[in-house]
Amino acid sequence: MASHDEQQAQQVLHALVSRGEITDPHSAKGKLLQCAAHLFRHKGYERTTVRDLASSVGIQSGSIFHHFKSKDEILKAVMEETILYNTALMREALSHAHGPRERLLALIRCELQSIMGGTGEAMGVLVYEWRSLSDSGRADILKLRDVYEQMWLAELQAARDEGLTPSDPFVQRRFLTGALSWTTTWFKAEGSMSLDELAEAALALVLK
Amino acid sequence: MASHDEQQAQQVLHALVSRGEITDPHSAKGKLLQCAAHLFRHKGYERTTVRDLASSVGIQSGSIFHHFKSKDEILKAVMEETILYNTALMREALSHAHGPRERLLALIRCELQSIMGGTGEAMGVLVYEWRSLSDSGRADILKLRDVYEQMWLAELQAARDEGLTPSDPFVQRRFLTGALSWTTTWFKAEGSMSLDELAEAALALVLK
DNA sequence: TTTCAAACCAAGCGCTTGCTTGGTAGATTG
DNA sequence: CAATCTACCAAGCAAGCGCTTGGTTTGAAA
Repeated sequence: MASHDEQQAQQVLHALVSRGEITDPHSAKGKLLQCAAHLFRHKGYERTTVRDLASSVGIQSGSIFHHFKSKDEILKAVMEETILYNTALMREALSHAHGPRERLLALIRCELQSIMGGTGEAMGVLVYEWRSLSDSGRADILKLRDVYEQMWLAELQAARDEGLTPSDPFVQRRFLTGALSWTTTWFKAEGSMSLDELAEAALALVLK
Repeated sequence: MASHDEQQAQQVLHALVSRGEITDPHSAKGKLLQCAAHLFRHKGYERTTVRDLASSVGIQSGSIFHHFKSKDEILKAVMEETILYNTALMREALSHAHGPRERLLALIRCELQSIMGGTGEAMGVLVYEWRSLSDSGRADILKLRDVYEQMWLAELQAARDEGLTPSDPFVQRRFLTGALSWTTTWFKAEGSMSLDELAEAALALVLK
């Protein structure tokens, strides 16, 4: 039943895990991170206690600190692994897309799938729990985000060079960031609109 | 130095205050609400303690509970007054705008001014602190939000009826909600782009 | 069979949290 | 001038918080 997209996502994930860049989601630590993403997204970082997190993975609250030094480190790990994973997914998607329109659409679909799919909760954490991250954590995540954003800007600039869009790529990207991340609050894949249709509608925002 | 927009905002504010619908910002309670909006926006509701709030208005922490029954009631009040104020501002703006394009632009400028201007912090609270509100509070605010959103949908539908935009008004509004609210994280009025230019760029997202 | 590290538990410490209490200074009113 | 009311203070309580500690289980390697 796995779609082509899901297969590639699995491959990208496996490659990152074996390279040691992100935690294996099947490990104890990996499950902890998944639960953390879920709780942080739905209750917020501050409202989620280490006791909540511990009981949702079925261990004692103190045992968490065998895997992480602090609660803040958990938040940082969720964000870091999410951005690394999604950057890799985008790179993979771009390698099969040609022409500015297709490449932009590929990025949009990629980001929407991240937001809506398996890592959607973690993506939400990345966007909405920014303030809760410590200063040092913020600096590290920012570097990773710059890489991610640069990929977007390059494609938007390419689209502009071909006259597909009139506006400033920076402004376009920022409008898109807001519009796409907000979809998590209202879009349901089971509804009348498919994710591909949503991606096309989003593409129409920036192309004339 | 007050612009025409600011004058009308003052008039709308005064009308609401004298009708008792929102708290006078010059009163002790009003200042408390303003400080709360500021702190909630920048530190988040959970991270803001009643002691933080009290010291930022120069009173003891316990004294807050003379004005509000609970911390949650403060959050609710910030949201309620903000949405009431901005609904009134939009109604006022629409009363001077004619034709679908101008009316849509008026709404966009209105929302951007709310986000960027004096009540910007409170608007941010309304968007990003939703989860922290109690269930009963959420239900009350939702009713007020429906009124606000209905105004948007009516104008987007009117634009569609005239063939100005191809897509579903619901989807358009949701894209706009995300794109506009996100501007608070990156747009600076002192930068190279004016707020009016930003509004035009946002309008271009939904009009073809 | 022994060794040893990783994973976890049970208990609780020190601190902060939202909120309560009982009381007071100062303006307003009959 | 007494009575009332609004706005506040000083002190602290009970609960919940992140995190620590010392010890136990477990499973694979030697």
